[in-house]
Amino acid sequence: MLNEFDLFKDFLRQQNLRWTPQRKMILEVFLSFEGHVEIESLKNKIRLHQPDLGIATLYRTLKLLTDCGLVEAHSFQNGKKTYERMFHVRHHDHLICTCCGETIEFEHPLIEKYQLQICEQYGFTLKNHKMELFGICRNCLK
Amino acid sequence: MLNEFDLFKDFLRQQNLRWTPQRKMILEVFLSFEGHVEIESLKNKIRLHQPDLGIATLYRTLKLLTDCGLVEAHSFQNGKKTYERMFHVRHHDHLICTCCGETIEFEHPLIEKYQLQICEQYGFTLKNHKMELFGICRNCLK
DNA sequence: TCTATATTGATAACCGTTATCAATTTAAAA
DNA sequence: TTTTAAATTGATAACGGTTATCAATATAGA
Ligand SMILES: [Mn+2]
Ligand SMILES: [Mn+2]
Ligand SMILES: [Zn+2]
Ligand SMILES: [Zn+2]
Repeated sequence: MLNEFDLFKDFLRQQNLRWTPQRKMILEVFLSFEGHVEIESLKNKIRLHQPDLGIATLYRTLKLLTDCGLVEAHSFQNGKKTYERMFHVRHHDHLICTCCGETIEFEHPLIEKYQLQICEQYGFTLKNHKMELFGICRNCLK
Repeated sequence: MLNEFDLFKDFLRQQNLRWTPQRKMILEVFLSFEGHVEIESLKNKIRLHQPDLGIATLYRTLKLLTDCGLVEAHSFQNGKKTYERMFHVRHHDHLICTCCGETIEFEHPLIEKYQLQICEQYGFTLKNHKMELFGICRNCLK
């Protein structure tokens, strides 16, 4: 059964890149998170085990993981990127609370279908999409 | 018949802010563009008439226009914001060509409806949303 | 082991945007 | 009109997340 480590190793080999302790550690710690992770959180947790990991290596590795499709990078409102596991995770979109920052994931097959129809209508080849609904979550309304 | 100038003036008065030649010029030049405008484009065109306009004033005024609802700010892929006229313009979403940067505007009533349904389901109060479909446009396919 | 080359960490640079601040302008009151 | 308090302006420094640079080091195949 393939897992993220094997896929990442294969990707690196195909690109003539190398499997290193830093890359292994970063992937391990990344997978220990749920949902959307910020660089800052990754850095803090990784440095418990490997205090001298350079921030550039972290960014570079996240870039590689994104390139090989294991991770998706989001750029939400505040300028910071977040990273999300993509392997064996269904596509979904996001509700984002502008008050507390919480994100709720959802999917709606008909919306996806209509998106494709629209692209067809304009002769547009869809590669990916982003749908983000901003508002106030249930908790913040109380 | 109300226009953007009147609305902006009213907004400023309500907030105890002032109607200045710079703000008038910026709005005029902004309205002379179609579609999505970058700060850079605005700056260049404005400086033909008013070479000493400060970049900070431009950002500040766009912020005010956004706050009063006449303008919408987008943050697409490349880190730069673009600004779009909102007054007497129907809500719409965007197809964005990752090759040439062209944007195509579309609307789909059913998608809008399903978005509201989803929010209802999660007890989420929708304030606004962003739907961007990334891909290759008709021209870039040739 | 040897060797070419990929990787690393430190840190400078980048770049769009925002904050700071003294000089100036606005608009309402006197 | 003059006065006055407060908003505005332009120059420029600062910000902050991210990326580029580079010399030292690690990797992996020959
Ligand atoms: Mn979707
Ligand atoms: Mn829409
Ligand atoms: Zn919330
Ligand atoms: Zn195109």
